[in-house]
Amino acid sequence: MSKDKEPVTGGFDINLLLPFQITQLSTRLAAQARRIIARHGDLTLPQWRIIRIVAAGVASRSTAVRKSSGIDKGQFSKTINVLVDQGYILTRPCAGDQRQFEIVLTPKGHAAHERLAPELDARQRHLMAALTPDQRAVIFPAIRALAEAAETIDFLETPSTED
Amino acid sequence: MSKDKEPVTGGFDINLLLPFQITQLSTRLAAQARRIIARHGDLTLPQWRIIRIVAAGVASRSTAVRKSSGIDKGQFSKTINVLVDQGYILTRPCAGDQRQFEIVLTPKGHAAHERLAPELDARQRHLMAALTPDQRAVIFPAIRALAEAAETIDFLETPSTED
DNA sequence: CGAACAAGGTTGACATGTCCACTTTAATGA
DNA sequence: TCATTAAAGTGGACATGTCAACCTTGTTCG
Repeated sequence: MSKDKEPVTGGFDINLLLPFQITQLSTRLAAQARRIIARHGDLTLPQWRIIRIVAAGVASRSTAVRKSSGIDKGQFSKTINVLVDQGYILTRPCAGDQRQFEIVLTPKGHAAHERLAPELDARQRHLMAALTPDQRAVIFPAIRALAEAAETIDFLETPSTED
Repeated sequence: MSKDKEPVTGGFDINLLLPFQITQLSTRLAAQARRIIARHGDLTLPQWRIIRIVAAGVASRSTAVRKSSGIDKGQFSKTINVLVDQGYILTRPCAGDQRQFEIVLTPKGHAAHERLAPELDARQRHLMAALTPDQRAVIFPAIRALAEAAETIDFLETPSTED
């Protein structure tokens, strides 16, 4: 390369690296959510996601809740056990499929949801309000398109010689 | 709202939850990057980020590299030690500030960068190509706006009674 | 029916990320 | 100059995420 290095970025602009920006944003959003949740109790972020899904009626069977939450199988199993131990949820056999189980909120679980849901909803509105109408219009399709593009590495040649 | 709940989502649509979508996308992008990096060696994702920043000339002083990488202070320290042990980088005293150090790539570090940079660049183009021109035009400002909105929770009332 | 396969959950090992206390060095100010 | 504060790096404790092996239950098909 015969080009002198740029003053700040030196050849490439890290601000234009999409995956890096997404990761940074994700980290900040998680930190913000943790701050809000921590004000009202001792729930962790994955715990809250599970409670929210069940409380909102999105799902109650274990597999459906797990897939909605986007949590790893193993991690999900461990998180459920903690939630049961702490008295936020109950599990009971699932009618029609003995491999799964049903998840039910205890009064403590419902109370946590009642406290937190309004604040997290307000936060969602706060975030959406930070976007311009143009940005709001395209952000979700853009995320979906990127998620699909992230599923494959077929755009690369096969490594060195094919093995 | 007097509207009945929707059939599938039961009151809210998890697909409209921005932080959740961002987190999922971030996870998928990281997995894609790991797959690419794993084809060419044993570098981890944070290790690669550091090498890329130094190789591109974005920064070489420890604090500048750390902040560019967005990695936690403690994590950064440990990752640097591993990179030194594995022979990818060298550290030397930093002229003018004895608290910091300079980071220099070894030949092994340069070689890793030469191998991986083209593939990661191709991946970046692949991702950008998945977006429509409209989406490309607003994605970065949107990310910036959300990152700023994620920095504060001032939009919430003070919790219960002020403590 | 029964064997083979798929789906779901559990567990453990390990990697990564977060948080905090601590030490050293630099910068500030009386 | 000397005390105080801020900035930087280190290391430990802990939470979270990733991956793979394993067992149980359901499903498919000969």
